[in-house]
Amino acid sequence: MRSGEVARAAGVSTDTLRFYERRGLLPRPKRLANGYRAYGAQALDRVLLIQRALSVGFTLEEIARFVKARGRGSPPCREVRALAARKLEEIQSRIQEMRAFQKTLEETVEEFDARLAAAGEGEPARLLESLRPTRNTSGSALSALAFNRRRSREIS
Amino acid sequence: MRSGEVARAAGVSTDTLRFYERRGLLPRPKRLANGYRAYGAQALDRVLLIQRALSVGFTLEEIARFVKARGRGSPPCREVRALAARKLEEIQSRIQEMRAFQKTLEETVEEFDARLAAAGEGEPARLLESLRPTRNTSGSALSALAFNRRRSREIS
DNA sequence: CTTGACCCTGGAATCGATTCCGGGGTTTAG
DNA sequence: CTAAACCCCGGAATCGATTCCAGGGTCAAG
Repeated sequence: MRSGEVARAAGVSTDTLRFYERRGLLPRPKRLANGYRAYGAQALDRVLLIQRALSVGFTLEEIARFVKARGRGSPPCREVRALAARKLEEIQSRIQEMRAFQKTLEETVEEFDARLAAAGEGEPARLLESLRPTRNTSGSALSALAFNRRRSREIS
Repeated sequence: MRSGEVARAAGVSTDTLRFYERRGLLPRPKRLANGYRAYGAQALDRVLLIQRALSVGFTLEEIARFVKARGRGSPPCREVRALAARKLEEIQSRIQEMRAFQKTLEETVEEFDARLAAAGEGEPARLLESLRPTRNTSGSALSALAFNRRRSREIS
């Protein structure tokens, strides 16, 4: 796969792929005769892993350490194992916090709706219907996770 | 409450409180005779809300719009309501992705442990025990969520 | 009185993640 | 052939969130 293919499939830019390679997050791929990168199928898996890790709060530095340890086959050092364990706890904790916030936000949306219904007397059904956002469902499976990161110019 | 108290309770720095005020995320508090900020109890709630929203992917700009609409009492504009609804969907989606990643990470940790056990033949129990991270449990309820943001110098 | 903790200000700097820049080569479809 | 899409490079710039800076005032304890 060429870089554009991997980038599109993963929902990132080719710039980002190059950046990750420089940062040691992606192994150097083979090259075609014209100098283009020729990624194997596992590269997409790797990028998706990176994106997921980012979305749960790993920094790129942490991810780099992690994937290096994972790919090595030999025992990881203590710090990397401890890092993984710590992140697991943090993820769990974070899911719980997110659930709590979700509830708060739901309540607020309900209140908003009540206000909008009161303001648009006689048109509650249509008003609420018109407020249903149209989700942009194009892009990769991770597009839902990109909402607080800058949109890649290449996929927008 | 003075700014230090709110900051400590919320797990942020006083710089961050001032920053939020400048950004319109926090209302201007009253001042004491010496010029110190005198926050009401609701300020802490507000800061915690901001932190939670950040942790689920809102930008400060989005949060600012949101809290303004929420605090107004009048009907929110369509965009803000739509923003809230969109974020709800994204949170749900994100929780699911996080669960999936959690599983991946758990499997990796197990693999790491197997490697470590094989490497430290005859000492598996003690080795794994020594790898149990000591969690830093000081700080606010949101400290678990701050792992990918810079530590406040004031609370570390 | 002294010192350290606390507080203030507005602008600048830092950091992490990503994108842009400037320049150039390759491929593909019409 | 042409033009657009695709690809390359390394360094610089952007953006969002936070922190630092430089300078100064206030408070409390020893």
